Amino acid sequence: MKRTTIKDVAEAAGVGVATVSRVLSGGSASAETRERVLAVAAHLDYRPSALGRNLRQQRTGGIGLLVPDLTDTLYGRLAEGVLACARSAGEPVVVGSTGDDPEQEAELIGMLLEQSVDRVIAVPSGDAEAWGPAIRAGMTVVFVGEQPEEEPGDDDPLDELLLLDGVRTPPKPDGAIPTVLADDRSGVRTAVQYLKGLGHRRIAYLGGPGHPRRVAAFREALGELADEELIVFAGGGRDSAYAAASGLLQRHRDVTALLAGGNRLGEAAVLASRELGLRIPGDLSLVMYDDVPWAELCSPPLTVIAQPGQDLGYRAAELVLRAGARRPRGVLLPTELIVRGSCGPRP
Amino acid sequence: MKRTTIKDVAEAAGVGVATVSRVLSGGSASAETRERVLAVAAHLDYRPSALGRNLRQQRTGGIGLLVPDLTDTLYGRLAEGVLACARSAGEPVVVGSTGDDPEQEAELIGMLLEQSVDRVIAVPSGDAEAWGPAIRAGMTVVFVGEQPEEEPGDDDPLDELLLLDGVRTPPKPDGAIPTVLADDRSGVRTAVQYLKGLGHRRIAYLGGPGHPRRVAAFREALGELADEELIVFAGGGRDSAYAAASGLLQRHRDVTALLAGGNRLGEAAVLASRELGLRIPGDLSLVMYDDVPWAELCSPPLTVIAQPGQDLGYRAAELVLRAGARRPRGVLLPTELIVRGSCGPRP
DNA sequence: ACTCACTGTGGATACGTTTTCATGCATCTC
DNA sequence: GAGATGCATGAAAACGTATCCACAGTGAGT
Repeated sequence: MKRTTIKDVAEAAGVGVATVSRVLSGGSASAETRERVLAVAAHLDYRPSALGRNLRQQRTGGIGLLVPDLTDTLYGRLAEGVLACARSAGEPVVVGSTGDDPEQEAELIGMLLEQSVDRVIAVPSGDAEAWGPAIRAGMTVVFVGEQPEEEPGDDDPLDELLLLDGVRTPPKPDGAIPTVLADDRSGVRTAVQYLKGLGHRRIAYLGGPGHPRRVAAFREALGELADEELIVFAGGGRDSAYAAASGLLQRHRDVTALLAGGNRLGEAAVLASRELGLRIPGDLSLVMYDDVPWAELCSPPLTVIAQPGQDLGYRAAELVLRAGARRPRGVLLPTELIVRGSCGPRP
Repeated sequence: MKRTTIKDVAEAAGVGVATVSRVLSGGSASAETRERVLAVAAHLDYRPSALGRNLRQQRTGGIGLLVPDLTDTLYGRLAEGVLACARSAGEPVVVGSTGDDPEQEAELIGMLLEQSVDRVIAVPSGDAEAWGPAIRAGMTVVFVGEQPEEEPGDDDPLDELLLLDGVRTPPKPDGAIPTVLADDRSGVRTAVQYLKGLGHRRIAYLGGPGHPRRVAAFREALGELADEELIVFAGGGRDSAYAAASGLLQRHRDVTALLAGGNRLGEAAVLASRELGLRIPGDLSLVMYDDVPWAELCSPPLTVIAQPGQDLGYRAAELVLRAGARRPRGVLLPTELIVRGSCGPRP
């Protein structure tokens, strides 16, 4: 089963291969030749081999996508966004799931490198160092939803981001990787203020791996009400999340409101509070990060901080596809507090 | 930024390129040469270019994955399964989202063809005909979770599937495409019998696009209780599902039990019944296809038919990677009825 | 000692494409 | 009419790899 090559088309059309290539790539050719070549190509059902082309032009053209876990609705949405943009550009997308494990992430980066995939969108799991090989190899990298940990001492890079209204920051310094983020700071602040307004004073934060910006925003928004004891972190797994939630609620019975920094954490919080006999929102007010479909089905329906998952992916894809051009250092997308029924006044 | 090629390694090691290729591909070479070549390769941080290799061997090696929608938890799990298996085989995975649209599916198939991706796992959306070009081009295709519609008159292909216990079916006829399925028939039958046992007589089915086997099983399991009026279908969208659910429940107030053939449909059913003031399970018993995380968080927790999403993907990947070998015509994975709180006795 | 088999090795080739370069032909300009 | 200009075209090179084939060297068997 030999595939039809450009040579076959050239032969059948009685022209040289160069002409065929030109016709198909939109180069110049006489109307007559163009027509004949196209007809023959269609008749032979010819498809140019991406392999040959890529080898010739030294780039795969595809784009790589690395997310922690496709099972998570947020990353599913993000992936859909990337795929949508990639499809409109006709680019294939190679997807890898890192499981939030820096080691797997590094392995996948190596795989993409090997495939000569030169454009990558990633929700980074490891530290910035892991991406050294990638950028050194000339990859165009865009981070989304998360930033790799840097050495401390950096000022908050958020301040320099391109805001939605299109304000351009100064040309990005060498090595800075464009990042598409949801406006965590604003989201968390809004939620915390909402809870404060309901009279809550003992507000806890339940976080997972990553998302340092959410935690920072939480501390900041809480101000003097902040209590490090009420900020706990779980690992990546579902069990770990449940254990953390349950432990937190048992240790600190005076907690009247909880902000869950992810839908996995929110799920754990709901289960744990049920298990402990805490009524939502009677005994405990709950705000969850990520507006997942079940938030509305939950009982009571959950008040959430929604991030535009699909947009995050789409914008990241746009960014990574705008290869040579001067690209903004980042994009910040708005979050939204969607009030449902999981928060009430302080009991 | 030139990448280091096999030629560089050969030069630096003082050997021919052929030798380097052999060493790296596990061919024969003297211990001394092998060691030197490996050392040099490591020192130069050499990575063989997949482009060159693929072009040479006329295959990309990667595997393609086509699902209707990554946002759906089931397909997210399925994708994770595929990725897990692919990673252990060191194969990249190109993912496409068809949106349940045969046209997009065909387009994506074309893209994979162009990329010389010669192994594809797909949840088919269109009819079998759409896959003609793919198999004609020599692609190894495995379907998962769904079968493309065939001309009527075929007997149920399920009967010939390889069951979990390893019974091998007769060698597959030419053109038959291996398929990995969840045992819908058994799942639906169990659920229907469970509902019957609770006294329900007017049992409705709410389906989406595809999954004809579930519907058939539903009719079969219901026997003389079956009523075509109570079998309704929605389109792919969320709105369509809600409209179908709401319409069904309004038109037929005597329905006391509902089987939702997918988690999107289940979601719609919950919302619609709430809207109509129907209490679950007081007025309406609900069984939903797919055990999604929120099924347990719903109020009441939903009784579901669970399919092993991740396994489906993993098995499909195994199948598609076992290229040359004689492959079974299909794999059937068990489903499980998980009883929670959304079903009660007939009111 | 001669052949034979075998092993390690490197040169050359092919994979399918894009792109550069040179060639031929027609048209335009002075 | 001669030179210049432009355009369509095809031959050939290059991308990085795997593999075929030939060649040299070695050891064993006769």
